[in-house]
Amino acid sequence: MVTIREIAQKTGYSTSTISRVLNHHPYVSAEKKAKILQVMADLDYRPNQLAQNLSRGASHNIGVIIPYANNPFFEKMTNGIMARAFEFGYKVTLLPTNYNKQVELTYLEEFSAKAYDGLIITSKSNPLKTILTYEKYGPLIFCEYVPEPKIPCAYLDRAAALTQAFRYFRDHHCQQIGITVGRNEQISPSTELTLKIAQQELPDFKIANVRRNCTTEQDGQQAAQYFQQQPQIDGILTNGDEIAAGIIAGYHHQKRPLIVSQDNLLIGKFLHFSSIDQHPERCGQQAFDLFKQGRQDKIMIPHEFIERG
Amino acid sequence: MVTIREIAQKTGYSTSTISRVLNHHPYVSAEKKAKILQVMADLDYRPNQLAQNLSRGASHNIGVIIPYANNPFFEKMTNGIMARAFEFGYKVTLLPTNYNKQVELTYLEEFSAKAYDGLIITSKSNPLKTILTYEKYGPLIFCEYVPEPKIPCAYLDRAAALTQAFRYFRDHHCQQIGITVGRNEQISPSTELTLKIAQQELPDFKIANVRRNCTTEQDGQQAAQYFQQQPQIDGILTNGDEIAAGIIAGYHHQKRPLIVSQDNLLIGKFLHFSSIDQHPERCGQQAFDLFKQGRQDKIMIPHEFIERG
DNA sequence: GCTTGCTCTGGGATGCGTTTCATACTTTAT
DNA sequence: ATAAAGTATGAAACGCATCCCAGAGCAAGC
Repeated sequence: MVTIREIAQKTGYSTSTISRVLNHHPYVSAEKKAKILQVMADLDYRPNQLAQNLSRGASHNIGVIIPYANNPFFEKMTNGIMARAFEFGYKVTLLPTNYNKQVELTYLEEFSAKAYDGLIITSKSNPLKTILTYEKYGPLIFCEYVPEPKIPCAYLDRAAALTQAFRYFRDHHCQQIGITVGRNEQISPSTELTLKIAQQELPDFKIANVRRNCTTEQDGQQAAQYFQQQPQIDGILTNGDEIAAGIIAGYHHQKRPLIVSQDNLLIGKFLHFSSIDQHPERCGQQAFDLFKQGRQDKIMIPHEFIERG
Repeated sequence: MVTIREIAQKTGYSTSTISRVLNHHPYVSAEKKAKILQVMADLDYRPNQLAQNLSRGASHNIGVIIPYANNPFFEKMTNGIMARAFEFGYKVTLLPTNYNKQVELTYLEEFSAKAYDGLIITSKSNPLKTILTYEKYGPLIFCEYVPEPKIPCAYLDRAAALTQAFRYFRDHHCQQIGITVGRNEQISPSTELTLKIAQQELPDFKIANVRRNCTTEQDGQQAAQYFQQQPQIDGILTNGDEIAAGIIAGYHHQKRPLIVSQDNLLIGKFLHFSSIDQHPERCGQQAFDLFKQGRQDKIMIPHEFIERG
């Protein structure tokens, strides 16, 4: 590997001067600059990024904690982050946790070891308090609302979105509403919020109408089986378009309930169900901007209700 | 930041010994090891990864060149890579090119500057020859077939898949076949192959039946408009499920042609069109394994034909 | 008793840019 | 003419962990 010292030797100048050329510092005579660039080209020199990273104490690399890599919602979110990161020359490392606390801690440890210049957390597995102990190592940005002041976050107005969904059912005179939610283990903040709003908005909310642990189309089909046992269910809020599709498949040719989903993928258009688009890609973009600009704001991303069917 | 030197100072041992503990080298007395670990814990020490990277000359980070981040095919592929990378403690950096040669060169330059321990190229923008000049800087692994010996690649048997698709049309007595393909600018190897196989397999292949530059559902709809002007077209091969969906939407309530698509997403199941699943996620996994094991093999991933409708 | 071979430890070089500080030469301002 | 400000350059320290090499202590083998 050609090093800066070799360039110094061949040109007869010091490493400082070479470094100055490399970093476009002023105060290098045009003549020397030209010669140095020439020698660099001749020797096919490229600065070792690992050395630069150490020297600068930064790597231009940000980590993005996500639960699953193959989930449309988080894919959209990471696409938003990546689009912005690309513009500013940052590298993005995706860090999937599968909602495993230990795995998430590993990533946080890497962060504290300077592996990432910043960490965007799209969905957390450990308690907020635990995660915030890592704030001293660098900027943490959340993609969900965190009450702590001074902690930047770009968040979806889930409460408003859910409220609108439930009112939509009410306005369409639905009797009872089935609800599917994701991971079961520890009740997630997202699930918690869903149930809270449901209780507020639905006159006779029944916990029995909540189907947990739904993440795939299969789960949706099974949920449909379950919901069909209670024929008074004529409205279903799902936690994703794939689940919604599964439900429709599960209802087969029965008259199916009114469905509101939450991803707004293409399939919703074809299967004619309504969907809440929370614009996760915008959320990701904003999160990156918060990082880049070092702001500590809290930014709300408005949702969009796509009515269909 | 606590450094290894501080630990050395506090414990009274040398940095060598601290480093040995850090790296689980043998030949450290149990007593010293215990004390060192104790002091490390007390001072909340964590080894600086940037320093480790420089020192080791590697970063446990691999780059993955993809054309688009938001494309189901490449998302599956990167998911395969990430799944394996995760197992082995590698970080994955996604490098989207949008098929921009210059952007791809930037990534290759970063690679030559040691930013990545290896580079997986899922789809290339520059000529193979250009890319291979970077092979001297570290392992390059391709996710498409490259004829060069000693260059590892995990590739999809696209020729076989396409052949099967065209024979499927023939077996169903299709008169004429419409074809949609992706990027137009430079004819891509993928498009080239599609046309080549079409010529081989279709008795009266017409170049006019090829619709270029299709990447979105919208494009599919427009393609449908176009194909409808030639009513003898009763079979369509699309380059993705979203395009297939668009075509179905575009044909509206007309009797639609037989459709074979190439992603096997959920939507194909609901819109009842056939799809070739090329298992890009397996391809990604294999590509990572090739990198990890330093093998130079060429691995073919068999496709699967999902017949529907 | 002496060689051979482990086990254990530290000094110091190494990886490779970046940056501070000191120095010296020019200009410009007064 | 002289202080002040700007331009140009190099020596050397710095960032932080890794690792080669030398050397010491100690046990087994002949």
